[in-house]
Amino acid sequence: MSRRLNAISPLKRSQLPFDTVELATYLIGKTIVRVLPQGRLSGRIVETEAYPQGDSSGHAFRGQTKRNGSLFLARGHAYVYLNYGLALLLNVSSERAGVGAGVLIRAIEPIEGIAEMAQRRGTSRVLDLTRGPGRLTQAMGIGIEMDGVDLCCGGELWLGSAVRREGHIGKSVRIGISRETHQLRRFYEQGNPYVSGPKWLSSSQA
DNA sequence: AGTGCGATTGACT
DNA sequence: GTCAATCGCACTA
Repeated sequence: MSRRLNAISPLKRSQLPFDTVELATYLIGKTIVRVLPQGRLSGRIVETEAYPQGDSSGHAFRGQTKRNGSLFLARGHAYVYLNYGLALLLNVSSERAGVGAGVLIRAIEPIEGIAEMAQRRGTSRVLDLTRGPGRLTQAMGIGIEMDGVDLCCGGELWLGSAVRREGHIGKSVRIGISRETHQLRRFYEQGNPYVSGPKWLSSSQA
């Protein structure tokens, strides 16, 4: 019997957990789909980080601003921002509308459109296409104009169902932050080669 | 109005 | 392993 990937269908908002940490773990193994004129790009989420309300490393900690407004939308909206002046990072808003919190998507495993991703990334190394938060947005053609889009309505960018069962989910401290550094709010699929960060960080903790 | 500093990446020793 | 690039935003005055 040959195994076949399940078809990807859009997630409904009602399926998404409200809680930020729950959403971060729920999204592991789910998919992101980018619809372009020339075809479809998709990937399987293998690494996330939770930035709940009250977390001083979260962008919404000091209240709503022009940049972080999307974090205050109902769960399931995109928050896209420019980091370090060069990388665009994608988050999924969490909690109820009016609460500023979200989940950073740190890495995906490419499924559809690998050639297109390679062209956008300027490399043919498949492992370098979507491993890291700034790389995956470049590979998927996610621009700053996608800030605020609803990821639950099957438009140009949406969250989709899992194509296969996820492996064990590990957790660790988050990468690249200088506050709340002890919080275990990073989640990843153990053993997946597309998970970013140093290997020792994603080795064993559960 | 000026300054400091990031939820990173890619190039280089 | 180290390190510079690069720019929008938050914070100070």
